[in-house]
Amino acid sequence: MPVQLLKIIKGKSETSLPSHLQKEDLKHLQEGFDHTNKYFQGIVILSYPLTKLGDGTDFFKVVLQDLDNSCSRINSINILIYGKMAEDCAKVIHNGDTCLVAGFKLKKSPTAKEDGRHGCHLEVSEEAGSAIYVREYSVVFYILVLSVAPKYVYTPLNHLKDGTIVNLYGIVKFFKPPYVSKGTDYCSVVTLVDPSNVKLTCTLFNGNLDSLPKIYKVGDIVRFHRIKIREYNGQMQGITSAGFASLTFDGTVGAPVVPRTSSKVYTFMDEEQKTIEELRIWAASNLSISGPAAKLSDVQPMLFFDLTCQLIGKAKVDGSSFLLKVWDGTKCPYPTWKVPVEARDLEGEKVVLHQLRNLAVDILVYDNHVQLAKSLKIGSFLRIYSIHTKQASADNEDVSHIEFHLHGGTCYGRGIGVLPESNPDIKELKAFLESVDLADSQRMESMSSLEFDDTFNSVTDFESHLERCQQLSVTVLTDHQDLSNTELKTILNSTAPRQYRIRAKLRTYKPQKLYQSIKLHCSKCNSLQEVPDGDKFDFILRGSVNTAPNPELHNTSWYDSVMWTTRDQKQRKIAIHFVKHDEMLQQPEDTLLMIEGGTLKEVWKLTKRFKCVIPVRSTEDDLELLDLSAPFLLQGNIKYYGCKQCSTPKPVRSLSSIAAEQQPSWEPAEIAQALGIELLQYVFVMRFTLVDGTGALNAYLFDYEKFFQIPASEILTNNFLQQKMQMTMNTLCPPGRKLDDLPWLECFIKSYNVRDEMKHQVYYQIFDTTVAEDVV
DNA sequence: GCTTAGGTTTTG
Repeated sequence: MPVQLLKIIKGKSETSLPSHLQKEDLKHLQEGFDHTNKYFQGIVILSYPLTKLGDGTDFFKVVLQDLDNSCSRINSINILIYGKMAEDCAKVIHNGDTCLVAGFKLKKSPTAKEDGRHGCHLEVSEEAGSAIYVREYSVVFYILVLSVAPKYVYTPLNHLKDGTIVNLYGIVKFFKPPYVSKGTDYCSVVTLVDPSNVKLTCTLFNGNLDSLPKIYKVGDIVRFHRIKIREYNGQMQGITSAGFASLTFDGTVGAPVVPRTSSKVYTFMDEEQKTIEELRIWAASNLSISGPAAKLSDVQPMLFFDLTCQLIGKAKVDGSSFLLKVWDGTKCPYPTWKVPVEARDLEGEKVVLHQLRNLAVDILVYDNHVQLAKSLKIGSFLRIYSIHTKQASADNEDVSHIEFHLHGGTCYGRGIGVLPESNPDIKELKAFLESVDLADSQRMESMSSLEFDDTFNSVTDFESHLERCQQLSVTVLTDHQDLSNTELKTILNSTAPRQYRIRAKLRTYKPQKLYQSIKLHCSKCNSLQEVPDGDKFDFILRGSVNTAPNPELHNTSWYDSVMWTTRDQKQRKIAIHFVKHDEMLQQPEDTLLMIEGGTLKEVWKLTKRFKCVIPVRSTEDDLELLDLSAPFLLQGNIKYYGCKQCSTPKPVRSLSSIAAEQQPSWEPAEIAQALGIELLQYVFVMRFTLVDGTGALNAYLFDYEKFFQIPASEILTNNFLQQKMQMTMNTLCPPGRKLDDLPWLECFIKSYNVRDEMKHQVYYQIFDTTVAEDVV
C-alpha cells in the first residue's frame, strides 16, 4: 500500500514516525552529506498538476517551504515524485499540508537559477523502495511522509553483543504464540536460528497483541528491527526494546514473499525479498522441516499435536477450564468425549453445532488459556498448539474414548493462535470445510458399532490380543515354572505367608491415573512417600540463595570453581564447582558439578549438559547438601532423593574419593553412599483386583522396573514411556470389557501378614512376573 | 514507569 491515510485523534497519531528518522535542516540538504535516516519537513506552498513524462511515467511536483528558515533568502525546495507514488500523492496533497520527506535522492536542481529555490531537489519514487504515509492531523491539514527505506544493517546471530540494539533475520525454530503474561503485556517467546547456526531466544512483550510477530508455525521467517540483546544465563537473549518492529514471512520456498505485520509503516525492498528467499533455501536444506500438520483423522491417543481448525462453539465449564468446540472437516477415528455443559452456557449456532456433531470435537482448555479462549469469536480459524490427547473411559462406556486437553502453562509453545482467513493454510482448510459432505458423517453415525471398531485401532489391537489371550497369558513368569496353579478361593482360605502361582483376570486396578502409581521407596526403613513436586525444590533453591558462596571453599584439589553475580536487581551470587579427575576437567557429559545459588531453571539447564548436578550451599568449612526434600542429585531427567529418616549427610568433600577413582562412573547409588544418603528408589505401587471364577483378591504390585519393563524413575519425565505403560494396562485390563472378554494373567503372588494392635490382615504381592513381550 | 518471561508438556 504505497499511500495510506493515518488517522490522528486528538493530536495523537496511531502510529508514530519511525524512530530512526531524524529531522534534517534545509541548509544541510547538500551533496556530500549523508541523508540516510533523515527527513525534511516543510509546508506545501505549490503543487503542479499530475503529468506524464515521455516514457509514460507519472510525474508530480510540489514545493515545500521550510518554516524554520522562512526568513532565509532560499527557504523552499522542489520535490519530484515519480510513478505510482506521483499519482497517489496528487490525490492527497493540498497546499498548506505539512510534508515529511525521507530517504530521498538528492540531485542538483537544474531550475534553481530560474525558480530561486534550493540548489538541489529531492527525488522519490516507489521503485526506489519508497512508501508514502499520509497522516491526518486534523481536518485542516495533513502530514505526508515520503519514506524511502533507510539502509538497515542486519546482524548475524553469531555476532550479537550484550547491551546492543540490533536488526536481525531468523528462522523460527520454536515459538510460544502470544499469551497473557502475569504482568501487563502479552508475551511471546521466539527462538530463531540463522545460517550461522546460532540460536537466539527472544522474549517479546507488548500490550497490544497485534504488535507481536504473527508467527503461525515453526519455519516461518522473521525480521526484527530494534531488538535489544542481553546476556542471560550465559547466553544471548533478545528482548523487545522501544521501537521494536517485526515482519513475519512464510518460510516455504517459492511461496509469495508477503510480510505479516501490524505496522503501517515498514520498509521492504528487493534486497530484503532476496534475503527471505535465501533464508528459505538455507532452511529447506539445513533444518528439519516438519511434515504436514495433523488432522483430527490422524490423532493418536497419548500425544501432543497442533490442530488447525474452525471454532463453532464455546462454553464456560468452571473457573479454571473452558470448552472449545472445533472441527477441521475430518473425522477422529476414535470415539471422542463430550464435555457436559449447560445448554445455556454453550455459545455458537445451534444448527451448525447439530450439523457438525459427528465431526466436531470438544477441547478443554485450562488456566492461563481460559482468558484467551473466552475472547475467541465463533467461526474464527484457530491453530491450537500442543493439544494433549488422552485415552480414558467412563464407567458407563464400553470402549474408551479420546479426550482433548489444552493444559495450563506455555511449555512447548502450548497455546491458541487466531489465524487470518488470508493465511494459505486457512484458505485450504476453508475450501476443504466447504467440500465436506455432511451426509457422509451422518451415515457414519448410523453405522454399527462393529464397523466403528474397525477404525478404532487400539480396540482392534485388543481383539487380536484377546484371541491369543484365550489360551496364552498377557503376563509371563520369570521363575518357579514348576509350581502349579492355585485357585484364588484356596489362597483366600489359607494362612500366610505362602507363595502361589495363579491364573486370573485383572478386573480393575488402582490408581487409574498411572502417574499416581509412582512413589519413592526407602529400602532401609521400608517407607513409601510421594515424589515431591517441582515447587518444593524451587522453594528450597530460592532459600539457598540467601547463603552466599564462601570463596574460601573455591578451587580445591578436586574441583575448579567459577563464581559470578547476576546483573538483575537481585544481584544473586552463583558458584559452580566442576569436579576434576586426575587434576583435569572432564568432558561435560562425564562431569559432576555442584552449584550454589542457582535457580530451578539454571539447575535444569545444567543437567542437560553435564552428567551430574548437585545443588549445594556453603558452610564455614565445607559445602553441604540442601534440605533432603530437594533432590540431592540430578542426572539427566531424573531427580534422586534421599530418605530424610535414614540419611546422615556427610560433607561434600566425601565425594573426592569417587573423583579419585580410575574411571568415576558417578552412579547415583555410589554418590549417595559417599554422601551418607540413603537413596530413595522410584517404584510403581499398584493394587490389582484379580478374579478367576473362584474368588477375588487384591494383590499389590511393587515394581522398580521388572513388571512393566519400564524404569519407574523415568516415567514421570518421559511421555513416551507413559504412553507405553497406559497401552500395557489397556491390554491387561481393556476398559469397558465384560469379564469373559478379559485376558488371562499368569502371576506369582505371595501372601504376608500385617498386624497392628487393632487387627490382623493378610496381604498379597505380585512377584517374579512380567508383562509378555508381545504386549509391551 | 515497571513487570511480564527467560522454550523443555498435565495429571483437570
